[in-house]
Amino acid sequence: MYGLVDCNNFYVSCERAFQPRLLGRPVVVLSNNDGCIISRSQEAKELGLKMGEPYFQVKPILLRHGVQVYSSNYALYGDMSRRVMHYLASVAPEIEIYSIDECFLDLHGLEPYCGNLVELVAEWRRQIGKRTHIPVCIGIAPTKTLAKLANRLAKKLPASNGVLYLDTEERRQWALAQTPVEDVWGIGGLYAQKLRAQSIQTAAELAAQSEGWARRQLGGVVGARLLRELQGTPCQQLAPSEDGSLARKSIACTRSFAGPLSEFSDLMAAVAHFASKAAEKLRRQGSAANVLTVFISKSRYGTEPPPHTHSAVITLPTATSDTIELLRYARTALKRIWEPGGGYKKAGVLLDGLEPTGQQQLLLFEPNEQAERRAQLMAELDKVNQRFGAGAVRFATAMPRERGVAPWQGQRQWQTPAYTTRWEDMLCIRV
DNA sequence: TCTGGGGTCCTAGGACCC
DNA sequence: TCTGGGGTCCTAGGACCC
Repeated sequence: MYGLVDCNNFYVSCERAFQPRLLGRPVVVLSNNDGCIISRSQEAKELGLKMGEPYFQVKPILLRHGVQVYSSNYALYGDMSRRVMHYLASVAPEIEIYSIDECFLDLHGLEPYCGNLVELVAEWRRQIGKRTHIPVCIGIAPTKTLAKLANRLAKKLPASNGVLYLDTEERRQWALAQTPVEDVWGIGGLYAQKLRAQSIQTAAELAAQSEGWARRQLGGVVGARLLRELQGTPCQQLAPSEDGSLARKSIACTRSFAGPLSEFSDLMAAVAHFASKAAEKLRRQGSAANVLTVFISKSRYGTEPPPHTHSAVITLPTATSDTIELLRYARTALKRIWEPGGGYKKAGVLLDGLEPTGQQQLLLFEPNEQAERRAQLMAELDKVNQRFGAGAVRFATAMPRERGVAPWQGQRQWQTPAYTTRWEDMLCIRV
């Protein structure tokens, strides 16, 4: 059996954990640059606010109903996520962290020892609530896809108390019949449209199709797997990792700007900042990159015809995680694509072709003293920034031309303090 | 009329996820 | 005025090889 734990309206729940006055009120959290709604409380959903809606379009509704609006605070959300996952990792045999607010659990063979699975998991849920104030729902089923489906129903049915176990064939059938096709994990907008056009409305109707049909209609093996998972045959294993953190196959750092940037030096500073951040992530997971991509984009919403994005891909001579080296290539890449008077709204750096650090040294005939000293320098840099806060030591290229807010920094008008990760932001209670 | 067959590797692009 | 960011997997098709 697989379990799927999902934090309800996670970002909103994180804000509420530190501001109980927000409980019971409509709350939304906005994406970077205060652009779109990316998390909504139940009350906000009931006002008809949609996921991904641009803030400026719904501003009148927000004001009219006194909706509490917050900028996203990833330092806080990341730390709260770690707390939830850490607890689950301590009680469940295996855990796969799927995203910041979701994880799969392997519950195979637990029942003979722990008795009633629902009671056991309900206790985990209570503990998470007590320790973090983050509400979660848990779905349990024979496959990951069915566990996702069970989780969704657990959220909708008050009687489930946040835990739903699809332990019998009857319950599986019932759950499938309750679920619209577009809510099945792996069915997105295009497939949903395609299925509806063929009068397939529910997960039950989808599960009744043949595997060959699914292969033809839903992208080959992906569709075949999806179908079998709905039918109760597991096709996706848990992908566990020792410390819970997954080793990424690619790493990206991209941002939209508050306003358009045209000067090369401004874009270079932004790109250098993104490259530095990406390199830090790379070293944190012990990888080195073989390919670096830099892109810059103009607004997708203006009158200008596409393409809005220009990118340059550089294959590195050897895999590296050295910020200095990556910055040099990033400059080369940016020079290739930047044009004067561009009015760029977004930029980013992507690292691909990741491999474990150390692998590349084996290829060299003799130990490269300079490379080793560079690696040490990077390790020290990371240590300093870890201790004194992100960006305590930076490269000059990644600094804004003038003091003050960097021009590539987006809007964050309503950001709450990083309560759990900055001394200065710690919650003070006056008595 | 008719232009081999079978592999591998790489990349671009599509679809999906949260 | 204002429209997120960071990932995954798969397929098709081209280049290249014998």
